[in-house]
Amino acid sequence: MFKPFYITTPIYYVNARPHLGHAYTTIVADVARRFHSMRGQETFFLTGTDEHGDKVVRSAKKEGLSPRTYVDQISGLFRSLWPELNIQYNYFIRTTDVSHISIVEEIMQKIYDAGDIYFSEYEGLYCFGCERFYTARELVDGKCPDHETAPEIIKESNYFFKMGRYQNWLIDHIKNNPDFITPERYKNEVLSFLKEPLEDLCISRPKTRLKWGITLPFDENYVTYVWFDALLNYVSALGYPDGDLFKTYWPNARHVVGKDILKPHGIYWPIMLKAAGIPEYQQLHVHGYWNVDQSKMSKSIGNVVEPLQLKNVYGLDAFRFFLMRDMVFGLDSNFSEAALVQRINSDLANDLGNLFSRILTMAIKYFSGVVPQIDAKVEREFELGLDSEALKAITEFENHMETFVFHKALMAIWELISHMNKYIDLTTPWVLAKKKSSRKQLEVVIYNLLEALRIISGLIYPIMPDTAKTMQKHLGLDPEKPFYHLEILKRWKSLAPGTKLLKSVALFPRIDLKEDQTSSQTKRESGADMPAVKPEITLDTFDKIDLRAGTVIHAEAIPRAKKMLKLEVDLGEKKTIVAGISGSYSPEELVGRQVIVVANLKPAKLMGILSNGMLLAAVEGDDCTIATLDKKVKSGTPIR
RNA sequence: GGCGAUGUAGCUCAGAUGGUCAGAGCAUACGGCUCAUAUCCGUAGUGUCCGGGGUUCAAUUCCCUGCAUCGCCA
Repeated sequence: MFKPFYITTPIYYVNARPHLGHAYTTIVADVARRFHSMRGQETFFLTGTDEHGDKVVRSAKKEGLSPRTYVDQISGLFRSLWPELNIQYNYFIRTTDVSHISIVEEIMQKIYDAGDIYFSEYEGLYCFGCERFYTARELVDGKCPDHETAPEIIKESNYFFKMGRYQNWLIDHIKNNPDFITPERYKNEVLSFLKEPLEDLCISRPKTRLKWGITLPFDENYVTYVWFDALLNYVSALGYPDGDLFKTYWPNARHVVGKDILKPHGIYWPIMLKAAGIPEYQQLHVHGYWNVDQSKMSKSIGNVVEPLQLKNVYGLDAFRFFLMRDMVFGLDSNFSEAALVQRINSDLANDLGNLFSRILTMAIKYFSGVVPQIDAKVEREFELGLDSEALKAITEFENHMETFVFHKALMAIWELISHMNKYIDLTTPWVLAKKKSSRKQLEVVIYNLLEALRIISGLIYPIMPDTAKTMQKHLGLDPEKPFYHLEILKRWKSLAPGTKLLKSVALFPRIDLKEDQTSSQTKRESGADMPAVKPEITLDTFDKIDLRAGTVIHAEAIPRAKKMLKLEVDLGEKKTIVAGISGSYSPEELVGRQVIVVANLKPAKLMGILSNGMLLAAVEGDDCTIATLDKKVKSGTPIR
């Protein structure tokens, strides 16, 4: 029996919207959680948002909102994203939760009473964007390297946490528990950092400078510094110290984090736990970055792949599969649409999808869609080791999933898929089907293949839960049952003869790129984000387009149309134009503005309204910016 | 500036205490099958294993050095 399993993501800082990096971390946690439920383990999955600090106050102010309203909004974005990615968390914590705050106070008081927190004066160069002090040498031209603004000199008294006291203890702990921080490269990184003496950690901010935080229990003039408040979420969410959840799950706690927050999780957090007299977490799993178009994914760089967008285009399960299959956990990876499409076509459509389809079709054709009964003697002759291949795949899968080596876990499944394709080739069921005398052999072959499909559907469950269920359904099984339990998967010949199968479906349609492919190819080669320039045209061709200056005289949203606005535009004569820009503009802000209109575009009915033209706009993904004129001209003026 | 990692087929990456260690997947070419989502199976390649120097009977693998990329620290 395995212990109950507790997995966490970091609580995400709410000064930015969710991006691919957040999605990856959270999907990893979801996959791990689902894997452990395959072993019949009880699981608890925690995620949430980190909502205090200066940056939040600033972001809120920029949007003209109170911090409270602002954090509610962004936190809501995260919370509503996860179900869309089929992520099943048990609890969503917010550092502004009352229950969290009271536990932070309790633990801080405990550490303070133990004498590990002291009061001291500090002067330094402070960057408000980074919420941290800088040493003079760290600055570039006297400016913060991230924000390119000059830091301010701030002198203040603060509370400090004596980390150095626990340094040697931590080194020993890491050495005695080789799996405490994985993969190994990150353990080494932490150890090498610990070779230098640890500085004490500043854990407070005076309220004169920052009010948006948790008040220190031992000094009401101060609030906690972001990390101290944030890290404690992992125990406060379980109802430390007496909650049943805490007792059940904390002994097997695993944290998933990106390498950017290795230090807080690999150093501050274990020391905080030690100082508070709380047992250590079990394991820290550190992953790398997804690089998108060469530059990194980052909260502050704004170069962000909308995870939602790609999962909508190519399907959620394919998206989850790609993230888990293409990244070696711990290392950086490159994210590109072309790589995603290649994975989908070769691994999902050609291998898995096609295999599923060919087996089901044969079963339906040869056995009227009923799982055949098999003859034991013929079975031995025609099994060809498929059962042991399946068992091998399960074993390897289990080992790799346990250690977060997801890409190898998936490779083990795909090796079985490849064996099944070879098995079909060797046994040639379509030949067996032609003769009555080989009926028994055919039964064995098809039965074995269906059985192997059952196993595959269970193994892909943590990564592609929806596809797993679809496969179960078509195999005549109940997708709501825990079909993915490893114990059931290991039981070869579980599929009962007589089970009614469903007609096959294309699990993953092939994606044909054609011209699209070339444009995205050029995109990558030129290094820029832009689509390739279209083929050359002559001036004559251009002259056929009648562009006019127009003035928007009325604008309204179209009910039930997500992006569409209905505009009345004055082009000398009044025209109705439907434009897909409501994601970027409200109707009110458009009225009175001058726009550039394609005046001779063939009218088209959009959302039931006849549109007599098109606005010019720069389009960046979902966002667009309308083209306007430098100064006001008469409505209807031609443009060339 | 210090420490560390990485540099292997067109692409993404495996690899060995120095001697079948030059590999896999994808992409490419050719052959086969027809149950299948033009899918599957088989065959075939190409590589100064980043450059230079050294140790050795033998180095892609060890040492030194240079270059490039990346990370951590100051």
